[in-house]
Amino acid sequence: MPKFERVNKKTICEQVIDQIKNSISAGDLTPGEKLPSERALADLFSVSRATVREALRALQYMGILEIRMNDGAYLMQDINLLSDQVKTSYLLKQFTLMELLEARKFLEVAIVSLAAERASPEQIRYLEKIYDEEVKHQGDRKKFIKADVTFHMALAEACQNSFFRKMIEPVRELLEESHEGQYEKISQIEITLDYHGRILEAVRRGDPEKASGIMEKHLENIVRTTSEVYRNKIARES
Amino acid sequence: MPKFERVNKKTICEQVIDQIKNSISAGDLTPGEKLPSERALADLFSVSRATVREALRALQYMGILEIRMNDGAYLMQDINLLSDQVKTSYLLKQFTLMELLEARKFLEVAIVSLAAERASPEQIRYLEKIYDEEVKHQGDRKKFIKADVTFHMALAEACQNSFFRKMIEPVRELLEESHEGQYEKISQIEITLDYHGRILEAVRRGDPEKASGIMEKHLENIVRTTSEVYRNKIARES
DNA sequence: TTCAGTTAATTGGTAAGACCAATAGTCCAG
DNA sequence: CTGGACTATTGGTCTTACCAATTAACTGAA
Repeated sequence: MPKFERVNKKTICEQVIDQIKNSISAGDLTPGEKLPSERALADLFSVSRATVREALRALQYMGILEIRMNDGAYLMQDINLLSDQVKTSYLLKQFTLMELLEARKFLEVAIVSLAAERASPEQIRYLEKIYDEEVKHQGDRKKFIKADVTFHMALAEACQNSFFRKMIEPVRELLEESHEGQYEKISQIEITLDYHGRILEAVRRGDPEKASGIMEKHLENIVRTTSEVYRNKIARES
Repeated sequence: MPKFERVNKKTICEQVIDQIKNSISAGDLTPGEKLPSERALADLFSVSRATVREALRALQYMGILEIRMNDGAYLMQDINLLSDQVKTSYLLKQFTLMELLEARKFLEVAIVSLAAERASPEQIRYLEKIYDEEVKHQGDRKKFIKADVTFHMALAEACQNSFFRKMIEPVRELLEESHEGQYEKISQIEITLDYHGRILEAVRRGDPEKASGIMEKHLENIVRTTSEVYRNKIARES
């Protein structure tokens, strides 16, 4: 009995997509590079322009290409396929805000734990620099929030795990708006500053348990104040 | 000075995509439902078929639609936008196998911790059932592996956090092939069985710390044996 | 020479029409 | 009741055409 395989039913469009993807992972296409025009690609692949367009459109919505009108298609500089999809998932109500908050807690705890283990001296210096900026801007809510975000991002960088780095990004962005009122009270800034200082210290000493313990409390504090702000807002409005 | 807004530069195709997405999150389209044909949609939206096709193609590659040739477009039953993108990310070398292994460890630990806190009696009964199957099939490697996967999936279900549930799925699938030789030695099955038994016990008792501690050791054991198998395979081949 | 204004070429976005291949359903002959 | 032929429908693909925006080249006046 000969072994038959399921015949290859790949559409032309899919084959084009695969070829482009392969070019990327093979490094033939470098980030930021401009692809040939649709008409040129159609010639190269010997397919119609419509087919090329479908492939490009697909890659665009996967977050791999950026297509600029009347210009051309560019390979994304920083591909984060996860980011858009997490956001779309949220919009499609695939998970709730509470679940996202919970996920953020675990992710950040994991990240800081790894960061404490393996942050490079350079990365620690960077964290210190961000922390100094937070201190400097504690009077300016807007600037402080920006530094706050940067601090957490720097930790994600320092954990040296791309998966976590790419995962936390959309989670944070989705939660950002719900954290809007977080620093309504100026005292909350001081509290955050205190947490960040202790986290930095634990990372500097290379103490994962300590770092993750503080981070956990930090995030629980955020959840608490955020929900308080919400309750107050609702109370005011009613 | 009148307040002017940035003009809407959305392409027609994007507007079509948005409308379909909104229909989904509004619940007008239910999972598994069949969409009108491309030609019908083109009429409904008053756009060309090419435009509709691009929109559908985009939604397909986002994992929202399943398009069956010569049949129609169906709304995905179980939308896991993350799954495909995580896999594509891996193919594009966005992160390494080691990073994935690490991510899996943290995810599974988080999951089991939550599961221990909040698994319903029904979910615990299901876990027990799976565990029994594992015991029953410990002589049959293939069946055991299947039950093994099911056990971890059941834990993800029991943690009652959709984000984690959707996140762990592609990670596990990507790692599956690298775990292929994991149960080469039959003794490894017994070890896994022991871990699972203790995890189940901790979950049943509602002890998150205990459960996550055992899970951590379990996964470290997996990493160790998997890499041993790899070393042996390489040694044999050379 | 310099620079504003015009022109032509190129690019992505859209439309319309056509044909193919696969599928599902219908209907008829056996 | 079965098997095959016929037909309508669907997605997949191609071709041609035009639009709008952008860019680069060109042109003519100061």
